[in-house]
Amino acid sequence: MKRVKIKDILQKGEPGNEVVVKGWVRTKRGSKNVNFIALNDGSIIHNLQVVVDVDNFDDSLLRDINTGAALSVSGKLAESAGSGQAIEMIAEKVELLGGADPDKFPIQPKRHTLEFLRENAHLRFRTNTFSAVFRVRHAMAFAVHKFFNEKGFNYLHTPIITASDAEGAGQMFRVSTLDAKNPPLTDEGEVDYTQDFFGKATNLTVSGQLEGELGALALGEIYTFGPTFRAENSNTTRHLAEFWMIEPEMAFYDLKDNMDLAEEFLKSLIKYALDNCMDDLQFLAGRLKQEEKSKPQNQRSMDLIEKLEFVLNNNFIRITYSEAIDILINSKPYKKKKFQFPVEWGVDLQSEHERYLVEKHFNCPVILTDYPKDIKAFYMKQNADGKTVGAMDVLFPQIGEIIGGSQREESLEKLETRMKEMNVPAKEMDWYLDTRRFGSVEHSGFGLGFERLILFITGMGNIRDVIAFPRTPKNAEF
RNA sequence: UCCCUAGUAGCUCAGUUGGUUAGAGCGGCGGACUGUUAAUCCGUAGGUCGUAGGUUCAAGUCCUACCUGGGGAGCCA
Repeated sequence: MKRVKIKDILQKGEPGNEVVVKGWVRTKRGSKNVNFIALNDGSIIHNLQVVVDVDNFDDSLLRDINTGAALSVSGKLAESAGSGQAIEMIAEKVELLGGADPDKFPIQPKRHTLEFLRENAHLRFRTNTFSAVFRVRHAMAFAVHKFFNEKGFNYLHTPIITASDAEGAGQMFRVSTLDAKNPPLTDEGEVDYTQDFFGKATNLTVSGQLEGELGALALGEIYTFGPTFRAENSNTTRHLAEFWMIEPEMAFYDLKDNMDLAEEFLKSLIKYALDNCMDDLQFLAGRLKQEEKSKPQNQRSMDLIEKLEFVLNNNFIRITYSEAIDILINSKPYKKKKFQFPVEWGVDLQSEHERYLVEKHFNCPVILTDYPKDIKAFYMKQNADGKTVGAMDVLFPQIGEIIGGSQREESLEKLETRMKEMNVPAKEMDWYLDTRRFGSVEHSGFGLGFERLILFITGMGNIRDVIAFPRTPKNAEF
């Protein structure tokens, strides 16, 4: 008999069907005559209730059916006599595929903290919460490709190993095959990277953008979706040393087109989750509600599904950096001196300011544009005012910056001037500047932190809980 | 990296102004129970109190350093 997934049984199974299921035991309970096994195979958040008539099975077999054990069960589907489920399975043959010693298996049928499960990241997929998170994560990855594919974008694989250190997006991880203890040295006593594997110093990528621009200025629209590495000593709930980023780059797009795309993209992802992951989202919403109960009233957030629907159904607020500064200066917390950091035109906004705008003033996702040029990267489009650049940051409640992007400067002259001012080595970037030398056109792009998106969709609070095996300072387990 | 905070049973925690033998709930194990829903009821085992020093007649409790976790900040996606 062919194995049937529990998802199919729960959605399409008919009483009387003979089936085989394979999965892992979540709990076993029951009385002298009958046992109930909640079996889960990862295909859906719900368990299949397997009913075991104790008289028909070996005592020792039943004893070994503990939480975490893997079983193959064949039997007949039946309408459930209990009230918790519509359909269940009457076991005829039970095979223990792999036991799980209850003294040693750490995931027991009780509430565990996320911190404990994080330390057991290799087993946390076995829990409802994490199986839901990772099914949603998969669905979102698929939805990213679906969105861009339907729009005619090309998925471009930009390099993971790169020699360019030009974007200044953060500290980089060195990639080298030199002997760390005893590297070859130059006459000046510096490490001689000409003898290294690539003949020069190389690092893990912090962004595929620059290479992405090269693709966009020929293919029209491209996007990247791959791992990204930042060797920053960041210890927060929103940062990882290894994370996944999506970076679309589009020729002939100005800043407004860029914003339109970012908003449409985020909404299409949210819609995909609502349309395809409702079971998991409902579970996660319930989990969140439970967690929120312990918080003071004023810190509680909206129901997860309501929040997703709210973002889907409302336009993002679009304001300039300068307008944001005005709003902040006229705000209550500013007047009462509640902000810790100063607010004046020219400073970068702190997260307390962003949170005020998004969570208090507008209570809605916000796109901030046209930042002062001195706090943004060299490649951004210089505005006519001479002071600002065509940057855009999409700010989400709780998460903060979920997207950062800009229109790119297409004028060779302006770009070279800016690079000189900001000490970006133009010589090493000659390949990048060639796009401005030959057939340069206006173009734009942005970067979306994939894990930050998953935080928002799942309502999880810590970025380490939405990636399978988080890499953070002092942590590269598993 | 900075600030705050925590580390006691497998897990979640309690442990009074320092004072005999360190507790509970959950989980585990044994038993009971005619269909249970994280079942219920009875019983039972389980601890180098994060590590290393120090103060003291006496340290889970006080002090110092380190390690690890959590929250916040910075950096950013």
